[in-house]
Amino acid sequence: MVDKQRPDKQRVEKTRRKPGETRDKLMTAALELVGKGRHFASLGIREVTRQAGVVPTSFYRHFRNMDDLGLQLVDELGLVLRRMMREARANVLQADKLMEESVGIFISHVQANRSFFLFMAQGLAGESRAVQDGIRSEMRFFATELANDLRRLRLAEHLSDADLEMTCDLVVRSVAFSLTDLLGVSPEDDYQIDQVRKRTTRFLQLIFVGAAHWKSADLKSR
Amino acid sequence: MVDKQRPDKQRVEKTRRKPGETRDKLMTAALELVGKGRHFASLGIREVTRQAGVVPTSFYRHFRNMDDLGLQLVDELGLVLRRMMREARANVLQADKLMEESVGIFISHVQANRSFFLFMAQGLAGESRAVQDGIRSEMRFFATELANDLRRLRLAEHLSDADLEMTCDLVVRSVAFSLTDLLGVSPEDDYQIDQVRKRTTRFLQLIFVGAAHWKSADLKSR
DNA sequence: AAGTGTTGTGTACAAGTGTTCACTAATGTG
DNA sequence: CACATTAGTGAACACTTGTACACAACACTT
Repeated sequence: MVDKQRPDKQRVEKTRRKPGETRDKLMTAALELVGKGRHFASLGIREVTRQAGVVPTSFYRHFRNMDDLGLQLVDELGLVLRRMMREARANVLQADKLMEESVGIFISHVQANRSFFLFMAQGLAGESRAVQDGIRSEMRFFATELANDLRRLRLAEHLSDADLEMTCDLVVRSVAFSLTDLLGVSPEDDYQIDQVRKRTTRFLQLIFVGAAHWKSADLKSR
Repeated sequence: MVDKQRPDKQRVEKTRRKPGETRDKLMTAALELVGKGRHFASLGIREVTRQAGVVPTSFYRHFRNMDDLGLQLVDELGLVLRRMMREARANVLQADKLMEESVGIFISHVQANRSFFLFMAQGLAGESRAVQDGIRSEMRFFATELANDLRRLRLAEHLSDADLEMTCDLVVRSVAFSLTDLLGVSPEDDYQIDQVRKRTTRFLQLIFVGAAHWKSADLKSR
């Protein structure tokens, strides 16, 4: 039971020495387990180290506990989101297809980093408070960046800063919720995925129609 | 489930015999733990029975495993939601205050059933697939009921059924997301709670402004 | 070349885990 | 009333869990 896995040849030499090797292995292992349907909150140290092919004690060389590992995962999640944003900025050319293309990019990134987004969706509610706040702050950052882009593209000239920020906040939330739809269907179910894509796009369109008529329409109700 | 625990006198006699006594105690115990910050996915049978003041074996008299308990909690959650809907229907009189009042009712119900909604927010992403689907279907039901109400109140006459349904779906999602905001702040922090209330209300207003101008504005982009 | 900190390993242990089993008391049905 | 059913109990099982400790191999500086 101890060395169930060790099909290697010369791994038998006790220790290996790549820089953050084991650390990455542990984080990846946690993500793998999440990807397999486990909930992050239910993962244990031993379980993760087992999945990573590492002895339990090694865990403590890199993390204090599972929450700590979760926090570091949030940081990496931030990188993934920034990559996504960069790609969106580079690829969305005409304004009229802005939403379709953005949603498309989002969906393909989710597919490419399924476990990561699974972890994000899980962390949003529950889990350690720190992880929760981390994810929330990533979303805020995303929303303000989106607002900046819309300003830059002159697509929201009639909105006050506060109203624009609110709109973007709502956009990000809607997309984040679609995330849970997307993660609920199998990655091969192209039909369902397309349904999510269409629905999300229409949500965004509805929101922007609302934004376009915002000031003019409702001002009375505070 | 109603009266959480029973500081009774003559409990010392071995066994008691109320109908679903222990079953309710177990469900309540799970909710209590969730309310204390634990994540449902990380709860164990022994932990729950301990909190309920019951011997571990009793658990199996009522549930096959924790997922089963979760499923039954979803059912009760449905009742809570329906109560909320009924109250909203009874109390929302004038259409112009519709959103403020609805959001208010929502928030007060969340405060009154904090653990329940905590469980719901957690179950939305992650957890057993069955629980996830259950919650999702509760939300769908909620959305269609909302659509019916809006039809009945003649507040959405210019929208097609499909568009109305989409709008209500978006509304429910936005409110559900606000749920996680609300659960993130302490129940005594009235200022923050009011912030959430205002933000959520404005989200809904924005959505309905969009819905009001929907057909006319965007039809081309299918 | 020697020393120093870092990372990984093996062993160990006390607690906690899910589940089974045989038991007992209360309840509802005949 | 008798009796089958149900809902509770305690002891026992085979594991798994988090964490501690002492040690070994490597990567750095000196």
